[in-house]
Amino acid sequence: MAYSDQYIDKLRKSGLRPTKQRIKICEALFNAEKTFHFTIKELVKIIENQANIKVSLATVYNTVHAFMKKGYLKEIPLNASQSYYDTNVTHHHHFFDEEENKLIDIHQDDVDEINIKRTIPGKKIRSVEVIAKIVSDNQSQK
Amino acid sequence: MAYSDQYIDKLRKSGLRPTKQRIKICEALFNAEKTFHFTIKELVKIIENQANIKVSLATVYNTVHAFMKKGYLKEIPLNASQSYYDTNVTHHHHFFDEEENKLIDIHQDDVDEINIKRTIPGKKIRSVEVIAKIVSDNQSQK
DNA sequence: TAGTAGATTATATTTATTCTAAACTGTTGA
DNA sequence: TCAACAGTTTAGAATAAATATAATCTACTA
Repeated sequence: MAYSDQYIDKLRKSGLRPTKQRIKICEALFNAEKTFHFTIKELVKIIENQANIKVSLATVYNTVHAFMKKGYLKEIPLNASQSYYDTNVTHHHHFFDEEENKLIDIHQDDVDEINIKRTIPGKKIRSVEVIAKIVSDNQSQK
Repeated sequence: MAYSDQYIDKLRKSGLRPTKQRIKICEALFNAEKTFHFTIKELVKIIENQANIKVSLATVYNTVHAFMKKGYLKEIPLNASQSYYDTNVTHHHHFFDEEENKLIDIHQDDVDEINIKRTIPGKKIRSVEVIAKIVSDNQSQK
């Protein structure tokens, strides 16, 4: 199966027609060697560097949201001025370096299974995310 | 020690002069029977209901940020359009009901201790937060 | 291949948050 | 006590991410 077929498949499954622009977004997102974290602004830059067609912000937002809904992307819960997304949708967690505004993956195996004993009637847990905020160690010696 | 003395103390320790407006903010935040979650907008409404002086948005933002820095308030990591804060600064976690945009506390005892095996050189962990997103249970039967 | 439902785009709008600068006030020290 | 000043408050402006709009364009279907 060619790469672009995979992209078309992902788009169709997300309820989107495969268009030139959306294929370019897929190339930026899913053709990378590694999974990565990004903001919308950064994604637009990646697309500009890789492709020579222009993709409007609105299209990028729409496509990213459709992929999120389908589970091809994850949003990382952070109080930042912009939203951060992750192409790694497997179960894992994050460090957030508040000094450098940088996200670092924590592999699932590096955190013991999170077992929440409390339940809410009529509700089920859809996702569990751990955010560990980190700062320079020497700050503690002040 | 009178309530207002405690507020003056909190303000001073946060590096702020105790002013009429800031005392009103303290009354809204720390005089409540229970801890609670709030957005800035909601806090402004609470102040308006309790006091008959007007407090500008800028003052509320500044004061909340100073309390956060000092550790008298916590920000809850969520990708919402507005920031959510918590007057409960003890170690605990949250459910976030995505359908009703509502936060629910998870007591520390209801989650096994989170043990992160991975470390980052030169950095130390400042906080660990668990966000469990919940949705209606019957949705899963679609 | 024509018709149409959906897609794209530039631009406008919305909204939370931050900034600004002028007016005001708590504090300090003489 | 009170003048001086550093810190505070405020309305309104500025900023920026995200969403909405509406005209144009394009992928799909019959």
